[in-house]
Amino acid sequence: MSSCDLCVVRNRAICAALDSKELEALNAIGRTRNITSGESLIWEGEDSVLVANVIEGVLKLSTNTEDGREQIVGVVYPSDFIGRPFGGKSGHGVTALTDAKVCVFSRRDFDAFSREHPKLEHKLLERTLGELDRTRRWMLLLGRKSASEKMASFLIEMSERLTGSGCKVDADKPNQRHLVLPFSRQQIADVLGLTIETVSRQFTRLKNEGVIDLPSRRDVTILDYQALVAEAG
Amino acid sequence: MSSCDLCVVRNRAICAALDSKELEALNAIGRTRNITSGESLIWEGEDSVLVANVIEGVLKLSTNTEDGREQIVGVVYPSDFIGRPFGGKSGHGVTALTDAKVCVFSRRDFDAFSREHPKLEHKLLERTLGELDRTRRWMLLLGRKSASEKMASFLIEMSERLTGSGCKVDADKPNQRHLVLPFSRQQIADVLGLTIETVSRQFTRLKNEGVIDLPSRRDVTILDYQALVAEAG
DNA sequence: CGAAATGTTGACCAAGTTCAATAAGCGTGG
DNA sequence: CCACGCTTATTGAACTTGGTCAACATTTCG
Repeated sequence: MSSCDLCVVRNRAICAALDSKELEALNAIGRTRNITSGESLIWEGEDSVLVANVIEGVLKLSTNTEDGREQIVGVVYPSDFIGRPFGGKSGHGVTALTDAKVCVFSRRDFDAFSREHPKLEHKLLERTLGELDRTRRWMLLLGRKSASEKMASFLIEMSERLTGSGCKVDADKPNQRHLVLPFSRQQIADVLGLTIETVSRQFTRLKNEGVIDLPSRRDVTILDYQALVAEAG
Repeated sequence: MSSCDLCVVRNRAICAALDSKELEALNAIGRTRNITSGESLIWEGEDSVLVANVIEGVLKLSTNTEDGREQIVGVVYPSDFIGRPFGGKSGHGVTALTDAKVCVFSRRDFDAFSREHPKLEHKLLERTLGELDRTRRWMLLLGRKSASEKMASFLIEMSERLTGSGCKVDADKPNQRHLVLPFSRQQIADVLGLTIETVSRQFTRLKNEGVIDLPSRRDVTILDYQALVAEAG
């Protein structure tokens, strides 16, 4: 029995395409690794040397301009795939936003394995197509939305993606939900293409308007989900 | 002999993964279609009913906010793949920017075919991964770059992507090149997340600074490529 | 040739950034 | 446990970039 059988993302990650024998072979070339919050797994511009599956935690994908401005270009959650298979350089760094656990593979090993397992490649293709869709949707936000629309869209996206891990919905109050953000204010700004000050001002505005509550820095209670949807543009 | 043997993108599109027998089978489920400039092939939000390869021409992928703001989220050139295989809705419209020729497949037929041809799926995966990289790089531009940086980045990207079709480099003058844009000013604005006026002002500024020349609306002569690189951020 | 579409330019305005001061959390060590 | 210092977040005021609105120019096409 391979350790994959115990893996919590076994049925959601791309590994779900494999039977237990194949999984054992995959297990042989991978290993789990713990990453502490703030630690990087991959650096922007380096040759793609490893790929991984996220088992636990949240990580950001980010690029920087030469003069240090940052843009977060993706956020990955448990069962998501990380890295750039099939050559090339990594276009973005990968850094843990929370303590995380990942299942890493050398890129060369993974490439070889996946070429021999079309079902795995198929899963990876579906995942990549989905990620491309999501990324393109985010471009509309970056290119065309105002700060308030960005903020509302962000909170909606968070409440959707964190369902299960960082987001609770109370059955009595369907228009209300609570989330624990894996982001600092600066990181939210880097996701939305804004400054930290603008993010802060938007938070206080939404709070004053009674749309959200802010019990602590990382906690957001959405009091009026519909209002956010209306504001997201 | 299938008509694919005569196809100009035969060796660059995902079809390059197939031998002539397989190609014949693919040919049997596809057909070529001409599209005139401005015509749409796919609409945002519709169920994904067809996929295609671009044979000739340039097409845009775009999304809109409810109130009509547009963001171009991708631009495709000959040999590029269009559409969303494996279910789901199309997240963006696909519209020809020039007269174009594409090789279209019903999405269902294509899905079935590609599942039986891992080499094709592999090519599609490589292409999708590349497109995701490119898209993420564009997010840095949308989220963090100034109008002048966006404009310089745009001209550089165009001169790279149009090499062969719309861009000529004179061997004597390596710092200079000429391009024929497939975009109107409005479309450039929609790519860069700017207004048409800002794009226009940036063009005249670059012209006044002697970095480019503008022989006509659609023609740009880059006089100082290095200056653009320096300005792109 | 004239009308319609596309692009340019200018004056003004506003959203969001910048800079600076203040406040609130957070962790470490006494 | 609390005090101190450091980091992170909030708030305010001035400023800047790019957007808006409007007039005008140019190109395109019937």
